[in-house]
Amino acid sequence: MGGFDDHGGIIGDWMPPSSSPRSFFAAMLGDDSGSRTVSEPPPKPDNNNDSGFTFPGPDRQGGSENGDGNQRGLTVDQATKKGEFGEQRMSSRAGLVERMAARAGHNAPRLNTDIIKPADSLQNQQVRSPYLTIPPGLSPTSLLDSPVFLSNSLVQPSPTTGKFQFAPNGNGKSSMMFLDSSNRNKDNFFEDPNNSSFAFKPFPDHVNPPFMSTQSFQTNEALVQPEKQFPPQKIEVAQNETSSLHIRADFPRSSTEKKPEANFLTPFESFNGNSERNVQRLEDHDDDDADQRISGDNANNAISASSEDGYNWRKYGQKQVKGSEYPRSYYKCTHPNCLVKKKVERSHEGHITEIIYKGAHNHPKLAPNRRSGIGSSIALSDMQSAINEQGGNGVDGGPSWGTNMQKGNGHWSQESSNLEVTSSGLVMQGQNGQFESSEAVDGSSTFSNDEEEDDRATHGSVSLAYDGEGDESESKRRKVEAYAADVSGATRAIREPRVVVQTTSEVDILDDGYRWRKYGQKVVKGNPNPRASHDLKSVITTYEGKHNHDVPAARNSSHANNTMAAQALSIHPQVHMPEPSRIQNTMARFDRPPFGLPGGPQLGPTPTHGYGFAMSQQGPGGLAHMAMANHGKMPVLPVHHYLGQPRQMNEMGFVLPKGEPKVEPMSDPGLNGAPMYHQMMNRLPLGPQM
DNA sequence: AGCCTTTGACCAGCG
DNA sequence: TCGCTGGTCAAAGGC
Repeated sequence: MGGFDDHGGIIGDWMPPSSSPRSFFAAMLGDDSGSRTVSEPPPKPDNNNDSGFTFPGPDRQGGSENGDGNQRGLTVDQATKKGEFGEQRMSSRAGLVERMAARAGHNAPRLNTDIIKPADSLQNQQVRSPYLTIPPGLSPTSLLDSPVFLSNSLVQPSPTTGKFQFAPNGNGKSSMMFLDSSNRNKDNFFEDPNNSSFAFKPFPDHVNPPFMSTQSFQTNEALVQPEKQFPPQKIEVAQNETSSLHIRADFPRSSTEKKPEANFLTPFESFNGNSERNVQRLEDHDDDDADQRISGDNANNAISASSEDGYNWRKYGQKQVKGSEYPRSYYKCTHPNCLVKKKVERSHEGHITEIIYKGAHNHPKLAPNRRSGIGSSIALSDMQSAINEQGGNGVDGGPSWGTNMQKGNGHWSQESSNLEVTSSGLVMQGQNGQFESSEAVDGSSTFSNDEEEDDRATHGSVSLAYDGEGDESESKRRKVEAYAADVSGATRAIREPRVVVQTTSEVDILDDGYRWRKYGQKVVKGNPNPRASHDLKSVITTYEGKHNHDVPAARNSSHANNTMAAQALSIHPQVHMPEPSRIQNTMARFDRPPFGLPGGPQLGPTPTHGYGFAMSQQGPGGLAHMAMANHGKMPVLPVHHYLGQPRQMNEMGFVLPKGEPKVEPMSDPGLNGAPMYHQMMNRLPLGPQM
């Protein structure tokens, strides 16, 4: 299928049948797109291009809501639909949000459309959700990303990396939005550096979700970091590195590490709660570092997935998976009674492009000397040890990381304990029992009803977190894994992610001992577009209006992010695991919504222009951010969890072939995402006018 | 002899 | 119901 259709398919996978991110989002906003019923097939590229799918930005809201259907992307029919369904859906959604928030203990700011919307739009507004109000500066995306959706646990630093991972989901969006202020400037989209919309600022305590701390946010400047901080590295790296922000967790980093950035969380990250994405971001940064640090040796170190992780594995099958350039090998843990399996994909060079663990080991790892694997063991073991020492809380059961990661669906994730990590193709599932059952997965536990599920689906991170128990099929349906898949799967076609993956050191990263958040999962099918790319796609398509090209970029970005994270991990053997407390703090930071969160002093009224809202919320912002964030990498870094997620996200997204560090057009460093950005911007209705 | 890999075939899920 | 796909089985072979 071309363009969006493909994506649609993918998205469908990701999302629960009943809901799509768009619909969800739209529902919240009353957007026309939102009016679209879930069942509604995604608009086709040609249809959507311009009008197609646009995020409801301020303008969008107004326009779409106006019901005149004149606005872009809003067809009369759609407009009508909005009128018909808008309220209902919105109300339900809003209710959901609230409920979720309540569960999470987070006060989800309501979207105050009144504030956001242009006056005129308000007049004609046909669809309004009494329930849903978006505070100025708060983007729908942010809502999705909102911690409300994600459990605190979701956002936690990777034990191994000490970095935060993001959920493939919407986080990506948010993050994207925040990324690269510099780029923004380029586009003029954000002429005013001070533009509140972009600035991330601490939310008022009252606004902050429990897990979010005001600390998390820093000034925009702090949060947004220009590319320059991260000079393009290798081609492979370059893609990744473009990753806009180099935000780092508190985790101690190697001396080579870049800056204090660590402490800063992108709004996106914090906000999303999509830890995965957040992590990705961080990882990206790390990756950069990692890349630098990574040496050929590292690559070499990448050990066969089979044993380096501290367990002995028996290969019981190999198969060429569609959509994957490299054959997938199936391994079983050789330990008696241990049902853990893992799937490993390797590049021709022998580099592990992706590893997916399934199940939890019911036995201790082999002594290092007994391990067949060599290289990775060290780093892994160390990391793992650290993790274990941490008590697995933060990592394992902890609401922090584990939760998100756990998806536990089906085969590979079914074990609640399973952790899946898909960093650049690296997916680990299931840790040694460290993961607690689904409970650990807050996300899953959090959601119980359909709506919630839908939300989850829409919300990449959520979906990821979700499935603790689901069976494989279910997981597939939800595509929770999709994220990962994105990273490796369909998106593989894109391969950009791969590039990241190649980081090679991945192997090292793969220690079973560590828990990984699944930020991406791979869509098994050959769908070229799978992963997080979904989100990206949606984002991209939405903004760009182009639904016909793969969202490789997004995939890449996500993938890259993942990869980078992986790299970072692998790269920095010395990486110290953040202390639990630290982790918590860090996590909290990530929780924050990037943009105008309600209450955010800076963000506050941003909407005055609509910019804040539009920017941050809508695609424009998101898109632009994305582009900027990537800085030539992938426009898409953060796959929108809506899409993939999740998809994702999902991590899954991008199905570029993993192994090859190929350069995507999008990722062209030279581009720095500017082109994308411009295109997007051009297409996008700018906030104010909106 | 034991373990692992290879590889074709089979099975199940999904569209 | 069929075809596709992913995952698994199990025989054969190698170390």
